[in-house]
Amino acid sequence: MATGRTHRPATRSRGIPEATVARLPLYLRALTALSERSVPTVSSEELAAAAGVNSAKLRKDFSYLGSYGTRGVGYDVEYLVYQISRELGLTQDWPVVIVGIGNLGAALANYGGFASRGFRVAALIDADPAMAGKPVAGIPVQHSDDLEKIIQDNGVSIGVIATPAGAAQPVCDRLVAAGVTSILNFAPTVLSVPEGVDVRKVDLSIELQILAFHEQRKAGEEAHPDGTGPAAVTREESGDSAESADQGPDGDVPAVMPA
Amino acid sequence: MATGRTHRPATRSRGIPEATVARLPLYLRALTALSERSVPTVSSEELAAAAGVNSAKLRKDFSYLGSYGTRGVGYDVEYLVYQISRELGLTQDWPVVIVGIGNLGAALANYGGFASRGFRVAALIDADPAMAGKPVAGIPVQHSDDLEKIIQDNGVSIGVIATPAGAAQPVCDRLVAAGVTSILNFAPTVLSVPEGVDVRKVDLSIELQILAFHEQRKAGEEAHPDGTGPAAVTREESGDSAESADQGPDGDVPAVMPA
DNA sequence: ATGTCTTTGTGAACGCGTGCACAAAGATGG
DNA sequence: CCATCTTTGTGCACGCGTTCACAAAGACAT
Repeated sequence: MATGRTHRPATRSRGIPEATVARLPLYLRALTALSERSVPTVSSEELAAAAGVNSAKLRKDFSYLGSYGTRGVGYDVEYLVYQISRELGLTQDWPVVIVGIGNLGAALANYGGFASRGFRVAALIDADPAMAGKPVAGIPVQHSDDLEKIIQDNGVSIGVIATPAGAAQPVCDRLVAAGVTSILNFAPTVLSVPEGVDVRKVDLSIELQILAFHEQRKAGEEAHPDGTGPAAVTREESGDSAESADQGPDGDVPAVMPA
Repeated sequence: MATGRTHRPATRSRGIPEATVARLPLYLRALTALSERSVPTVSSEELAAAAGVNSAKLRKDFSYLGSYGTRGVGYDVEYLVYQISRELGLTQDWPVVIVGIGNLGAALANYGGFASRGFRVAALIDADPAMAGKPVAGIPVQHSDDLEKIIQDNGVSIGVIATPAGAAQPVCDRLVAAGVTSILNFAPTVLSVPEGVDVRKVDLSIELQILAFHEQRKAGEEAHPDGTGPAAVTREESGDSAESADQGPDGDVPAVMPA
């Protein structure tokens, strides 16, 4: 091992900043909408408004891709759609597997946004033998015993994990061992993966908690400047009917609170 | 990354950086797990590892909340769970409505991570009359005609939008008009909201596209746009050293095995 | 009580992302 | 062909977030 030389979280690729990459899909969606309306060109100002960003930021983002605009006119919509699609790798077909066909997995399988963007659900995988063969979104669920074979037969490099938290890491390990190098994780767990494997996390609960923070702030400052906040009590569980063996991808239970 | 989030220059934030707020739920989850194992105290190093972050970052994050640690020992798990919960506003009950009970909406309704974090699904709302009354996750779906009444009767301030893209903005407008001030948007649309309303966006397709970008990089970027598929790797990363001043000095590509 | 050892809390440096402001580039009209 | 007008592309400055590195604080052993 060298010193700290090449110790990089594999986040930056070539010269395109990660923040820019994260916005490219946003631009692409806005451009696609324009394309469908047969709009030939668009200015950075208009496109930025459609994408919900600053126009200067948009121009700078595009400058990382190259100079695809015409000064005095704007950007050619079709050309830009193509360039961004190519940059994002959407001009090729990406077979994807979804592991864990619970409520969320089924929702993902049915999600139309995948197919329309170059992603193809190659297989649905679940550990429950009762699910095997049952069609979800028109695709028969396969048992996780065949995970490795499915990955290899289909040349899958992107995997989606929608399992309960406890199963996520083992599934992840098997996916990686089978050749998957990009993982979209919906399970509320920190996955550890070897170098070179990308993991993106989507956590519904976390998003809500962030909203709650801001919400509390808003409520607190207009109502009670008093430090305690608005009625900091009542944490009733009411989990009466929710006794279900809900394999909502969450392994946690309510926090215990002292005082 | 909220979309419509106005970047108001601090003032209200009580000093807690947004990036820190976004990590608090992560810490909370790790701490909850420790709490369940009856671990009394934890060091910043251990907790950081469990949460998947840097220990210095974690300590700095906690420093914004106050000095809850003991030097030489670490942090009291229970106490920290309580402090973070309180800071995030999870010590109170947050009624939430989910609008759009399709596959995704149903998945969200069944998601266990909500109830365990102080969130309570107060109502499920759908525009389809055929859905009305039908129970999802034990909760009867209500028609969107009653949206305003539902919001007001339940004192809902957080709404989740899981509708098709076309319906998102109208639904958003109605939610906001009825008093909702925080929105979690799953529809692939840029929502425009008035000042003071927080919007967070979760877009499954965008996440996959970002993964595809990195995946393409890993696989060898010069692939022809005609979609020859991710065949064998063609290493073309050659001219990417620290030559050009404009491009990032990052020329290293993790030695990834091509499957 | 005193010294040692562990771990926190934070000052400071650094790098990334953002937004301003403007010059360059090209279209458009006379 | 020249003047003017529009819009891009970008140099620069600023602020936020991350990380390092270390002094301060407290526990613990003797």
